[in-house]
Amino acid sequence: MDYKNYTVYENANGIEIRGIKDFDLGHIFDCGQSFRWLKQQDGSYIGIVGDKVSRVRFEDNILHISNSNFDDFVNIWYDYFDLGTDYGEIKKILCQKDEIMSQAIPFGQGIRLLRQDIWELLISFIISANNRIPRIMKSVEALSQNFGRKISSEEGQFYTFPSAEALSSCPLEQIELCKAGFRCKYIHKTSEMIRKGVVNLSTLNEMTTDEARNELIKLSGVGRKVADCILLFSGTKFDVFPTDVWIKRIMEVLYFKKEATLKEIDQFSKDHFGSLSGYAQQYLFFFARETRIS
DNA sequence: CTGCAGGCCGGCG
DNA sequence: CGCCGGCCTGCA
Repeated sequence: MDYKNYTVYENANGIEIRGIKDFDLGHIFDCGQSFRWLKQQDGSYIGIVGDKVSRVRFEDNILHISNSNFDDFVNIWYDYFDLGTDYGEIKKILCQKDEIMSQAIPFGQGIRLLRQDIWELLISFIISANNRIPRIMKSVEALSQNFGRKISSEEGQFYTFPSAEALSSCPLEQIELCKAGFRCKYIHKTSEMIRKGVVNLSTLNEMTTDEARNELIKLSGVGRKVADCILLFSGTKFDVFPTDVWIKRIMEVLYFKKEATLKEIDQFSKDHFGSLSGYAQQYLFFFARETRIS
């Protein structure tokens, strides 16, 4: 069956999608935008999106997704993997910007910005502050196990990401089971603010980027960097440039050739990358990680 | 044992 | 305002 530019075949296991370009699971899942996909020994990844547990594999330019049918492709995966965006075109434009980008992009040629659930991202990136990725993953998993819904699948037991109601209606001591340390009080408070409607996550896409960022920063544990990650990795805004310690170092080494402030980097990305800032950030991040620039 | 990690918060000048 | 110290936890 065809959908947009893709051909989808259903089989006993799930679906096969043909016609996919600019796609690499390692680049997609190992650039810090998602914390719930686990790499398997055979190179596939298993993860949970909403309440669907699937295994994905990309081989010979065919994307295999288990536990899914054609409707799931249309309703979930097409958007989730941002398959409506022409990354070839984006890379072309970014390469024309400067030599650094044309050098960096080949390293992460298969990067895609996932369109993930914004509520799950909000809590996940609150946990990411001053933390390490393995611990972030453990905390997100613990929250799900303690407060999410159990899903039984061919791949084993998984847990959905808990709702704002679930995370705000229990005592703080319960949240502390997820071992997120001082961030637990932010999780608890932010969950309560979302439940009460102090900030409405579903209307951020109707605002300008600055307005949306300022809304998110009202939440406890959300600063500039976390807000930009949430906007970018939910597919809400692409003209953001989340600047963590890595990106700061990369920008100083590659572009500024000296120390730079967050403000200078922000202004530079706006002027230089404009509406494609978010994509540029991902390629630069991956490039730095692969080449160990520091 | 000390240092530190994909920042944020709060207090101070 | 901008700057800076402290921070849960776990691993090097």
